[in-house]
Amino acid sequence: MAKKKTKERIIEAADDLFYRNGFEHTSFHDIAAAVGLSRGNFYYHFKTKDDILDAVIDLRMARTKSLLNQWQDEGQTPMERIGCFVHILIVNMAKIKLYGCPLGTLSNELAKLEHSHQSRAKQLFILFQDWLSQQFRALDCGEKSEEFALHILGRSQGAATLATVFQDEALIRKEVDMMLHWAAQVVEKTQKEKV
Amino acid sequence: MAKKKTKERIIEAADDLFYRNGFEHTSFHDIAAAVGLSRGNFYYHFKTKDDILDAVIDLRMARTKSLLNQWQDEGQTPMERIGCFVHILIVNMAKIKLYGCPLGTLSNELAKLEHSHQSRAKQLFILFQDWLSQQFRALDCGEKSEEFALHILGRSQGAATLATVFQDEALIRKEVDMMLHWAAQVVEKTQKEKV
DNA sequence: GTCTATAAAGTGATAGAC
DNA sequence: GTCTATCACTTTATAGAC
Repeated sequence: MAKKKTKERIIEAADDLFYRNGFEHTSFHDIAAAVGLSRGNFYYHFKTKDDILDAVIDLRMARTKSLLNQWQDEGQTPMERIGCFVHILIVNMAKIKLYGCPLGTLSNELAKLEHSHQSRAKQLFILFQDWLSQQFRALDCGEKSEEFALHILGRSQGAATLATVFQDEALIRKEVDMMLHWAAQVVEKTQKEKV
Repeated sequence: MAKKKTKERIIEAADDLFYRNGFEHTSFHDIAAAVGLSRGNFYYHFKTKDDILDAVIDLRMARTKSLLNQWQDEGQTPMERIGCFVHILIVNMAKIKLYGCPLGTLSNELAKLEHSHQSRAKQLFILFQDWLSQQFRALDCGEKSEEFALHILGRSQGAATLATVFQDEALIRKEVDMMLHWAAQVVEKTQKEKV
């Protein structure tokens, strides 16, 4: 594998710092220090802080797409794939307890800053929503698939906030179970109504 | 009514700005300008930014307690009172779409700042949790009351984040209906099990 | 209680040497 | 591509006059 380009290393460091410390709280100095660069050199790669945010969102979009493709192969059934999504709460529990959901906390921060990139952050949500819709559609949920997908997204966001506030792993596991139970129940009910 | 003290006006302005623009993004200058004071005078009332945050959380605690007492009188039955809580999503919809939930977004921001006041922000959640627990307990939910309360809290947080990201009022109304439906269902089920 | 002035540090951003 | 030096600005915070 070739050595990683400086630009790539900057983006990955910024992604990590934006998540852990927040976008505004992260300074050029912080990112430069994390990569081991001077601030001056930094400006060779990115002209403004918003440019870095742009690149970080691009990175997150690409990683999300790759993750969704992975789940698409991993899960044998659509319901198992929905399970893959819900289980990120458990897989990433340690980080979520400390820093919340990367999508939700970024969107909330950008909203308060009235930042122009809010719509780009929303696109990350839509990637998940479309993929979840696709799973529900495969389970014969038809036109209700989109709203089911949004509901699961919302429940995950709520569980992530609870995790950060209450630091209670058992609570999150319970929320995960309830989400999966809800999905199974609602799919079954929708399928019955069709017959 | 007596003229409001300067200190009180500062706290209320800070509360509003912390909510709308975030804690870190709000400077002493912003608060001073909102109240119509000089920055110098500001330091007569508060020595550090954390002192202001402390006072703002005190204010939110007091306002929350007063709101819960109001709901306690307003709702005829415990289930109606739970309805009062869930309906803040609709009552405060316009603000939530722009700035999210005041509790959740503050907790998420303080987490990323590794701020010492995280535990104080959690206390705000616990006020709601205890009050909701009390309602479920009055509905004979016994030892399950606490987890029911936490679940409703989590769902509200998730719905608030969805509101900010998707700006879709119909979606939030649907989430509110689903929450109330869930509460009614779970209370009925718990009561049946008792018999 | 309120103000101005100012310190001390940090911010995003630029220019230019190597 | 990487560096140092520097600019203009903002931040929290203090001192002292009125």
